[in-house]
Amino acid sequence: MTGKPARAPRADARRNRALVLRAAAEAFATEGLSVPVHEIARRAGVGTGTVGRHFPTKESLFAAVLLDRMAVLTARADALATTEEPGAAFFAFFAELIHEGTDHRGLAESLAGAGFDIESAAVEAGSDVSGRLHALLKAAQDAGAVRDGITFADVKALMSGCLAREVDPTDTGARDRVIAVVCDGLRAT
Amino acid sequence: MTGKPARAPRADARRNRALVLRAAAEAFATEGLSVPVHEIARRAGVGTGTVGRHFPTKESLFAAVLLDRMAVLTARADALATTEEPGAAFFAFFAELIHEGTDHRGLAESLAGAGFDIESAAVEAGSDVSGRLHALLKAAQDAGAVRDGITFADVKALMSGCLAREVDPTDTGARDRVIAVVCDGLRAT
DNA sequence: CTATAATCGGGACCATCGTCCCGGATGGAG
DNA sequence: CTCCATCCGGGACGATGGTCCCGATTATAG
Repeated sequence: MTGKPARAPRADARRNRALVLRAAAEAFATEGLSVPVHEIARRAGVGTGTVGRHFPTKESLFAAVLLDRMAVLTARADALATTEEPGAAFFAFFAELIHEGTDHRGLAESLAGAGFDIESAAVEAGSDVSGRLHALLKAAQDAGAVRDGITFADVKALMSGCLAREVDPTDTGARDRVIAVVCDGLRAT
Repeated sequence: MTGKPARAPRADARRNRALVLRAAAEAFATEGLSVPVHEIARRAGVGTGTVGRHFPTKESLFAAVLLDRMAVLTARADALATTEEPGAAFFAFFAELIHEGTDHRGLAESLAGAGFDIESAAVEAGSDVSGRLHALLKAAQDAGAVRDGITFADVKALMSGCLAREVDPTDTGARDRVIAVVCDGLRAT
């Protein structure tokens, strides 16, 4: 009933798709979401049209870049949920998300709510990083490890603070210092 | 030696300058730094050229909008520095900056490091909000009210978290909750 | 009142960027 | 080897937005 045999793509198409994906991953990571599509095409060594054919919009390209990384993160969240105390699991996953975003400006901007909506990419991927963090937060609060009253929106805001450009990348430990402040603040009084 | 008598500006020029300044203040506050200059001109009821003549660049317009508000804030910081304990003064000024930014998206974006550099506006104004916050931080740390190791950059990052769009504006107390988390985390252990 | 210089309005101009299109090239089935 | 569906390159197009220019207007000195 699909009506589509879905013939296998040509070899050069697959190759170029991979080239674009790698170039985009690196460009989004280092330059952030504002990197022009033309620039990604240039870095990949292909034409602009090639990028647009494989990924109709810039957002779909970003979603594709995040897809595999997101799967790893949700798996990590699930592992922490079963092996750690609720509080420890939440704080560990929170810190891991920050470190992930530190190495990937595009992801950081997306987590911080600037640019694309990370939720839409998550839904496409079937793996919802935000959902896992939300669940871990709830569990940690039920266990009394995180103060009551804190909402998921509060946590996302604090996360964006930890990911802010202000945190000096040359200052080893700066990121961990900020994470420590937020986590200590989140603990129940 | 100036060679310029600097004749007083015409009445309509002064009037239009004030109109632009008021429209810009409101537009930057509600829409953020991304509001188009054309839109500010429209709201002020003047032509685009009129805006550009009084304020050659968008950034200079923003600096002018902030000028008076910044003076109020630095004065407030100086008052707190003399009437309060070092720790209390720092935390109070920190919270006031957040609340100020809550009512002014443009200021929030600027404090968060997105868009224009607030320092340049400060230098022009001769009143350095960042400098006061830095000084209060130092004093609070010397008094043992804020944990050691925290840098000014760390504080700016945490501030941007409190100002994040994620904080639900319809949730009364959400902002204060986030501020409380950060301030508790900053206190010496 | 008149002359003149300051000011006004808003459209022109330029740069940026996402998306789309089309003439040419090519992979791969037969 | 041949042929054509698929894919490629990169320029065109449209939208957005900051800055600048020029003909028309108006405040104000004398």
